[in-house]
Amino acid sequence: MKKYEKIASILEQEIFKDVYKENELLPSEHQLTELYGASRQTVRTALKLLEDKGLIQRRQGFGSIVIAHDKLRFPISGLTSYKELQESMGFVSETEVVSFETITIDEKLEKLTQFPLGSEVFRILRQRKIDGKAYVLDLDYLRKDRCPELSPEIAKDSIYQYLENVLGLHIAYAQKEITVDFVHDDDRKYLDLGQQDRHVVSIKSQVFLFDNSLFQYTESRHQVDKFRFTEFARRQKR
Amino acid sequence: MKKYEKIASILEQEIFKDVYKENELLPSEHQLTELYGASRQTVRTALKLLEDKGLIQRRQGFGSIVIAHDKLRFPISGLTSYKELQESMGFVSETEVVSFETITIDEKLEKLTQFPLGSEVFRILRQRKIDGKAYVLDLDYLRKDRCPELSPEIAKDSIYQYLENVLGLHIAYAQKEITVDFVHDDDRKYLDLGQQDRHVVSIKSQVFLFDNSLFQYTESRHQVDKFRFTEFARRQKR
DNA sequence: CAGTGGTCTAGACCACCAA
DNA sequence: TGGTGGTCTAGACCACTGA
Repeated sequence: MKKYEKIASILEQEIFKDVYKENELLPSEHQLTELYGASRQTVRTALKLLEDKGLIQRRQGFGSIVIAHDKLRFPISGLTSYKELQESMGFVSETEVVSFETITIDEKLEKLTQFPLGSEVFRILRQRKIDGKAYVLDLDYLRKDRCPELSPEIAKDSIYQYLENVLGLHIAYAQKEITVDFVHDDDRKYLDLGQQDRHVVSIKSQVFLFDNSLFQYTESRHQVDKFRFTEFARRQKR
Repeated sequence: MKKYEKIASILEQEIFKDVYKENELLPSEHQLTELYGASRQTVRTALKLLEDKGLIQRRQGFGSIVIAHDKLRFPISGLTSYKELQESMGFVSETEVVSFETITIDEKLEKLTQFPLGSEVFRILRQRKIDGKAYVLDLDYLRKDRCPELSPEIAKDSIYQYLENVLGLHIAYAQKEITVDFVHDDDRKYLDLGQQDRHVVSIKSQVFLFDNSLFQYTESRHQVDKFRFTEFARRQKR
């Protein structure tokens, strides 16, 4: 673990343990350099991490204040997989793999997914259940050449975990879009919708690897009344 | 303008002018230090800015690649006001101030907004219209002591612009939540909803200043089929 | 292997805040 | 005015990539 990560993680733990309380100041950068035997820059890199996470607010001429941290904040800024999410919230969730197949990208799918025409991808449809009720329906397209050994068993567990821990595939970034769409046949079939429901929340994502290549296209469809998205946003400098 | 901001903004312009094209490499950090007569750290700070904006992807041992940039990407990661948004998209929008009043926080509002009991706030209800149709309904609560001169005229234009440019009030961060809610009476009254619409998208935000104080609570209600939220997300390091 | 970005140091000066 | 965070420099070594 890098030095600045170590410092950041110690400070983070101490914030959550209320060693440093909400609206109070962290030790100054100068003090932190002495506390951890690091240069100022290293300390600042650590503080930047905490700032990006929304844990502290730095203020010139004053210090770094601990921000109010909702301990049950839904942590979906950044990229996080469904399984990680549920576990961090303390829910036990199940995943049912409805279908798992290899397909070739045709013109229609090229438009939708942006994968190159003729390339082979996995097409995976999964139900996400909590207490036996299906609240989320995931449709994934994944480049087969990057993970040829992917199987329904892995898809039932966590695909991301497999990609990262087993294949060492590192995901870099994603572009996501959230809209509200009309209910489709598959939604009716695989989601436990109310009869009157006409809409679902749709989250479409394109996921890229570090080499800038498109790796995954996903559409995740959520029952409207179970959907919640929270974000910590900083004012953009323009 | 700081040196690293200057470097970042030059590079950004060049990316948009296709001097550096998508999927191509930027000059190396070493080359950039010579190009701009800056230290490596300064160059790196500039590149970090571009990375945070989702314009480039840096890769150890390789270089910084320009990411595909959708020129019409809806830029709502970070904090941006409605007016800024519409203008950046090239739409002409109007705002109607439905009501503008000063109220005192009672127990019910304390729970909702988190403003202290007994404090005075402005309560502003506004319709956002495009082509004469109301698609968005905004309800704002703002601490009166920080902007006592706020008026309906200012609210009709842009509150954020006034706060930043006139009062020099700097907004630091916000916590936002997006959900789908049932339509209320006010939605029916002030939004041009279809008869069958049962839901609206609700975006609730708490907005904080640099001194960590809560300044604004807003609920923004959107017609479901006009709502779209996009986000550029990086994989979180955990 | 040479070249890239990633981490880290030590030190300087500046801008800002509170007392 | 002293202490804080913000910017910037010059230099070092490490980790990784592609040829």
